[in-house]
Amino acid sequence: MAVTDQSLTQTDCADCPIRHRAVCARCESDELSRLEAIKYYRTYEAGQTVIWSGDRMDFVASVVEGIATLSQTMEDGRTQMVGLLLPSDFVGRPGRETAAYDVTATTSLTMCCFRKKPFEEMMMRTPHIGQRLLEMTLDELDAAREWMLLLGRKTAREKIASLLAIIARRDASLKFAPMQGRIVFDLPLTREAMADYLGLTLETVSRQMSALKRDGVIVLEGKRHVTVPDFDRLLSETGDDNDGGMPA
Amino acid sequence: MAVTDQSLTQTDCADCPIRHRAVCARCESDELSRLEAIKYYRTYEAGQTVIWSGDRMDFVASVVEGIATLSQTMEDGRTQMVGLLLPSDFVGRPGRETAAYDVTATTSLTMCCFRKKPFEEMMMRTPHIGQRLLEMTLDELDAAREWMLLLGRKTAREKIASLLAIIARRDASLKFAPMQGRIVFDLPLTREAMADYLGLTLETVSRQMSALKRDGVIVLEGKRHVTVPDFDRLLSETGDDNDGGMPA
DNA sequence: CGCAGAATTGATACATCTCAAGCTGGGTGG
DNA sequence: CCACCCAGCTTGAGATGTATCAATTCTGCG
Repeated sequence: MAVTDQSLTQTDCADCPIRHRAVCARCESDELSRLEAIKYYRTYEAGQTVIWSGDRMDFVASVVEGIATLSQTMEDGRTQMVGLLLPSDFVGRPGRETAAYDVTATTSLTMCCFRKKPFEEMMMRTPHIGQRLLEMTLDELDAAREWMLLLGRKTAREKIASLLAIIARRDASLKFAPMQGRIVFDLPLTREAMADYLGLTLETVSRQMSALKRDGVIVLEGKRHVTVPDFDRLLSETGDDNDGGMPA
Repeated sequence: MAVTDQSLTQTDCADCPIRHRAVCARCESDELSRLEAIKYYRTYEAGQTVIWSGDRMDFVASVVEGIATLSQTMEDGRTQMVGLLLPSDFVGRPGRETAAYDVTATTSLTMCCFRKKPFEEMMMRTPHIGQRLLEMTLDELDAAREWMLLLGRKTAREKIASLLAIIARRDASLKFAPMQGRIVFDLPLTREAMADYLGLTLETVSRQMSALKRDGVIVLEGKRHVTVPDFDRLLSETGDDNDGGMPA
């Protein structure tokens, strides 16, 4: 919760918490030091807008700490989240002048930024960066397609269960906790942000959270602290294949 | 309509219709000839399944001619299309063993295939391929995010109008026709495929097509041949920003 | 304490789904 | 050459899930 001074100032890449997962993951130490020379940190408070869609964007960045969202808004105000950015995720597109989406910090946020020009030049000379970026982009594309199934075909209850499962998984992977039985985590999103993620209204999100609580699938303490007594039970509510076992 | 012998047999890369847009777009002639050595063509009939999700996939490929779809199916049969593959689009993921989605030919289809192993080896030695693949993947990710807005927030009528606009644009770009005024094209998708694309039922697709027809936004001859008398009118039905003009 | 933002809950409206019946056009076999 | 058939499509009537509008109720915080 507390933002340390560390996270507000330049950190040595060697000590970076996302060193092995971010766009720089495959860099050798000499490549890393060249990156180190052009990087700078920026921080944002919860709720702050990092950039508006259509604005000129002269940097790209990695999320170091905190959570941000990508979203699109229609003229009449309908908005759809199209990306959830967690530590190590990459923001911005090399070769693009303006932001294609609104980027918003949902928690306090630290990003490791590179001005676009120098970064693009480094990409040309450092295949490791482009390779890693390709890998990350393919992963994001897979996630986007999973998300499309959710948006197009799942019921409200399945959508909520799926989102909780996604967050639980991510949280467990940070804590190296096993993904079964009892799981405990904090929701990093407001009901409204959940609604924008899921293509629902905030009222429907609230109702379905209450329903899952009533049915014992989850236990809530306060609005944000979630306990999942039985993760498999939660999975069975997502509508996804959850037997997984039995190879043919 | 008629599939020529040409398209069923090996074609010289220099004569390839997707030469300048596919994953090989940036290759120099020596790189191209190495690709040429490992490529082979495969063709499928309309309706045929190219590969099932979960099946072993030992090749990657470019669509040369025709249209294919990527889709996901839930246990109970609900299906969502997650990709529409047009000529020059790339299928498969380097480094992945099994297919993540069902791939289906919706028209007769010709693909230019590479066995995965040799292709991956070439990617290591040929930065141009990885660079182009990154670019294409980023484009697909943008398209997926546009699609997410459609799935999550648009009405049935807006969804249909958006799909028609997408197909009209693609068609016009192939014919170098201007994107305004009267547009004519053929729908390459059945009502059911449209429904799977849009996260609707086929009945709703049919009703909204009828409504757009009744309102004069489109004219139908038969079920597949579409005339759009006024493209701007169609755009205004998509819910997207359509003034576009006025830079601030 | 009391306010403001966040969340819950209720009543009702409405868009889309579901189930069901019929239509259409092109191919086929008698 | 006609009758039939079938997949693809349209249309209708009613059910249902989610949105909308409107009160409350929480919760953290100045």
